[in-house]
Amino acid sequence: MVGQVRDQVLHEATRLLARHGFEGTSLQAVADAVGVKKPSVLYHFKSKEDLRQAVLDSLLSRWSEVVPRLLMASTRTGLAKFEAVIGELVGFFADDPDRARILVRELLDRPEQMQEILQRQVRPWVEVVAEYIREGQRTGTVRPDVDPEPYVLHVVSMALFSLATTPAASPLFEGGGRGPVERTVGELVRLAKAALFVDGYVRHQDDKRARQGGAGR
Amino acid sequence: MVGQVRDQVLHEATRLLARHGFEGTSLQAVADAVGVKKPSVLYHFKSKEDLRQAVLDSLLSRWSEVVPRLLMASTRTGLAKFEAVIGELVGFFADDPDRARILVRELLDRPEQMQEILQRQVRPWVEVVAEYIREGQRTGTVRPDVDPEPYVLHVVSMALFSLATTPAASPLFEGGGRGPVERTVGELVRLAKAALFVDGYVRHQDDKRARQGGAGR
DNA sequence: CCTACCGATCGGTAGG
DNA sequence: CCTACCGATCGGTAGG
Repeated sequence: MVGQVRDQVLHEATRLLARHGFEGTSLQAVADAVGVKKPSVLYHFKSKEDLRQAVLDSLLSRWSEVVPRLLMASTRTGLAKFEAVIGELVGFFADDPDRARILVRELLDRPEQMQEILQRQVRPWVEVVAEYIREGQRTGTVRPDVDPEPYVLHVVSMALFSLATTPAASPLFEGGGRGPVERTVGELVRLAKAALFVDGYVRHQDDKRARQGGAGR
Repeated sequence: MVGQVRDQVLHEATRLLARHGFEGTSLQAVADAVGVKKPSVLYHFKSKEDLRQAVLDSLLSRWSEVVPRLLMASTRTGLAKFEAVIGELVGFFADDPDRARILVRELLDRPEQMQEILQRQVRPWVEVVAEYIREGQRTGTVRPDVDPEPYVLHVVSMALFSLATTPAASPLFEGGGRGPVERTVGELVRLAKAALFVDGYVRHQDDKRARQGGAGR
């Protein structure tokens, strides 16, 4: 199959870069993980920097697959839209925490280059979600003092950071019945929701759902 | 002066480790930054790992100086206590964002070792703040559905991450009158406050302050 | 705190 | 995709 080794290199490089960072990952280590020799890695990616960029591009293109589902959430309103958006966000990093780890590392290692990349790849949908929030402020369901763009970035930060540092942050508290990750994500969603909607709105919606037979999850 | 070079090494190492990470920082680079030769660095710190640990210990001991001020906030109540605690937290990382960068990097590079360190150095005051929150839940000023430990960790995450990635995350939105950092911190405080206190409590307190002549900052 | 030096490993290339 | 090889740099040591 064409590109099979290339895909394996990309996969193992993602894993190693997430765990040990760019400077902490040698091309030899990537080659060993795949089961080829080092020059074969450099046949598929002309330099180590090239491989780094390919890993990042692959990650961002996966995120691009999620975005349309965020935009489709336009048909929903209020709380349902919120839950759709935050579900996609948390799910993306929960599906593979290495995504969160690589993004955090790149943000620290190359802040200037990441500025451009975020501006192109992230800002558009931040603006879309910020516009949802402003719409909610006009209709009165969202708190008027929410500052939409920083709000969105803080919610993303919590998801990104919580999942990137799993399980390092876990032993800072002992779980009840649920595991630490579930408890962390649960509180993240509660926190984001309580800070966004006006008093009584969420409770009102919950009551409505209960009357309708508890369709919400 | 005794230990002057040692202190310079510690200072430059902190700067370089924050910017480039452990694997991305050579002992030669540290020596050059201080203006000594490489073996002199290894005279003060017997290995590169030793230097890393000294940098981390120095950072944590600075945090230990802040903690008593958090505990002293016990005398205050409700909103004033919240503002004292979050002010110390944000101030610590805002004073030197390299602190945030090093903590994030160490969390990614050595999750297991950091677990033990956090358990010893961070968990105690997380528990204290969590107890403040439970107290507020008993007296009815804090929302009953707040999960105290994950709440505290998420607020810490936002402060840590926002300041670690300054200014990389800035161009994701254009500021109003204020700069992006002020806007980010302002929304962080608003978000944390709105997600913590029960409906009406904050507004009630603000009204009281206004009547008393606007003493709040 | 310095000079001189060590073996190991780094990213990358030539050539097949 | 491999063998063989390159100069540069790595963390660390001996000895003063």
